[in-house]
Amino acid sequence: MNEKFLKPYNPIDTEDSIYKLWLDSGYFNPDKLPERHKESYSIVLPPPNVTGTLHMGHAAMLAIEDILIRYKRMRGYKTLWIPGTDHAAIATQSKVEKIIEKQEGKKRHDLGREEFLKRVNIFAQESHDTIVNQIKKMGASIDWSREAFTLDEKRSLAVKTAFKTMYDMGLIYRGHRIINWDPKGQTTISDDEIVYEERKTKIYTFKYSKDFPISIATTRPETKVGDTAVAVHPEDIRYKKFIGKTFEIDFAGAKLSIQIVGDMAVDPEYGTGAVGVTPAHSSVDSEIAGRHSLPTIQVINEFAKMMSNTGIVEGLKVLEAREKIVSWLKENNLLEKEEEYLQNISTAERTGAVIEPLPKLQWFIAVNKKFKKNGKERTLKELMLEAVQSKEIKILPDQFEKVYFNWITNLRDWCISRQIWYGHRIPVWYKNDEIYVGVEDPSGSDWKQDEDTLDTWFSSGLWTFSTLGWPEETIDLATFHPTSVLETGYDILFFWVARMILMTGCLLDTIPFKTVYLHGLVRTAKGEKMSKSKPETNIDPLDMIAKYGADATRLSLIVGNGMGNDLKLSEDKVKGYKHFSNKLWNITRYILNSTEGEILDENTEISKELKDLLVDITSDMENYRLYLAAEKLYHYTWHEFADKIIENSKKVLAEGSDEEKKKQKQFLLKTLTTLLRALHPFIPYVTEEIWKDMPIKDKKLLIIEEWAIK
RNA sequence: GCGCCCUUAGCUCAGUUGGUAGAGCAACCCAUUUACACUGGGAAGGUCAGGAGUUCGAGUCUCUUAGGGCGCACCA
Repeated sequence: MNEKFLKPYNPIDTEDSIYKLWLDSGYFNPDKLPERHKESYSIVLPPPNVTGTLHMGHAAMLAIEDILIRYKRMRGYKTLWIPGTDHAAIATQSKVEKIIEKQEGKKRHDLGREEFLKRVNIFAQESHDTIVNQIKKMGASIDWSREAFTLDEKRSLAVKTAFKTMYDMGLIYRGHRIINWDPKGQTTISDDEIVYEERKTKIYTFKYSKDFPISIATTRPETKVGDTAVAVHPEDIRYKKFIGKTFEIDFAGAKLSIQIVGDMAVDPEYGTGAVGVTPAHSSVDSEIAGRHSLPTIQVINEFAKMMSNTGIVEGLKVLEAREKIVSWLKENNLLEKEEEYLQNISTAERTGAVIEPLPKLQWFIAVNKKFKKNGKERTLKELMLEAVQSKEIKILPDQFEKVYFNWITNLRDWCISRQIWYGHRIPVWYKNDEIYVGVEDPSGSDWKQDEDTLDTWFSSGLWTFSTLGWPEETIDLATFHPTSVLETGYDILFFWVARMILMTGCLLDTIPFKTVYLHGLVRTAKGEKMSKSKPETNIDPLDMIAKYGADATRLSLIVGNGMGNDLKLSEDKVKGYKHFSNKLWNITRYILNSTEGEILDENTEISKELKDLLVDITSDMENYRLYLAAEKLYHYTWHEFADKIIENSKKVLAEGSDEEKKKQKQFLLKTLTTLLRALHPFIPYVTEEIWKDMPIKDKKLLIIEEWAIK
């Protein structure tokens, strides 16, 4: 017996050398798998953001995907798992901005676009290297030869091609809209990048002037200097007589021309039954304005300050302006009521700034516009609905299908332009009144490229096929697309999963993946969100791997975690699963010690109980019940195989006839090797290490051996 | 406001098509120079949140009440 079994199992000594063994074998690459691997099975890794390091959530994702891939590889599939990273435009840029500001006291404009991007690229590269190392440490059997980055050359070509194609289809357009402006990040953001915070504010009921006939209410008095109408319900008997009239008003030094309009969007039961319409600073009001051809007057600028047309509040920040308008209303006896009000305020996910709705010229993807492809006419929204309704794409756990439909129904045009520097520059050039949209730069001089970059989710939306070589018609694309499974966190169902379905349907006329498997969040033992700002609650994957091994870390993230559920993780749980690796190690020590000289006869039968178990867990694997399969194998290995079968074997091996002894030895070897095959996807390192010493003829690496049953 | 999920042993959670409740951890008793103290054996622990219904039979299906979590929308 190999002397290594005399000591307890030490993952640190083992894992790096085993990973190297796998890398050298080439088996992570489907092209290098042996002949028997035919049918393709593919997963693209949700690319981690190059904003720093991986957390436990990433570790869970890697564990789940690696289990799926290893399982399918052993079952004879031609498995491809593609690694990559995401440039994460706003997230990365704001992170680097913070660092530069802290270290040098400079802003990005002090450095200039070129120099700033150089700095971001350096940061992104370092971050990338860290992430790649972490992915390897987890034991991920992922094909490094196909690694991709959302901002590399091939992906840039895909992005430009996608933009150009969708522009030509009429699905990408440039327009003036009320967008979500982040005054801190100095950029637009999409509806999904908003987080709502409940805050106590006040709601003020007032009249514009003494002569004005209708009272209105608002939580934002400062925007009222930009009002151009008051909307009432068309059938409201109180106000009906005023509809169509226009009032000229001096409001806090601003000259307002307020038209009374009748609009069905107004609820006569709510508040005063009348709405002051501010077309420039509210998307709802903008829609009302559109229906009545009302003028739009912008009164707040990109820095959340009042503009020059705002009378007494000119130049003030919005909150200061609010106070000043309120005192003006009081002084002029126009304020009728002031009440406490609980409101959901929109803030930017990345910077935390309060969103300022502003009218701006931006690029959008039209989700409600019909387009024709292959004789079918439909909208992108319909395309997204149909892909899931038709069961072409299955979302697991299935309650998320409802959540998905709910989101699609409320979907508005997607704003894809961002006023930041880090990302894919919009492939549009302007010259006088001419516009050029193209994959190649325009020829001729004086063309000026659009300053903006694309929303990071635009490039992520192409991920399943841009990683496979699109727009070129590659063999990979033909072989591995649509991908088999998309495994990701439920928190990015809308951001990413939905956008991939949109992009793939629109550009390739197919689906990006057949199954979506959504995992939950990894939380602290108390159920809080893990946060780097609270190191005492934050468990780091690399720490866990260093202390207990990657196998233990993987198991702790799988067992007890039902599909789509959040997982409460404590260090003790990881520690507990280290004991399991060691148990397996000791089982092996005992068996090798007592079967010295034997070579496994592959025809030896395993027990009926184990056969039944294997059938059962194979069904679990096929149905993504990894947590059950892992737990059942754990239980069988420890409490059946070790506690009962091995204990009982001791008597036979001591007192039985030669024939009984031989039979018992073969049985032990067969059971152990079978369990190693079944356990390998879950705990690849320790099983591969033990496999080296199994007395088997024509032995291959365990990673490409057959799964425990056929 | 609309929608989704959760409530099962002290704790964390399983329980796949309905067939009289399971695991891990903790606690308790016992054993042990044992392949393994990263051990083994044993015992204890639950009117499955409350109520009603469907059924021969409900943790599981339906309705309902309460508590908790989450998503989306509104936000005059």
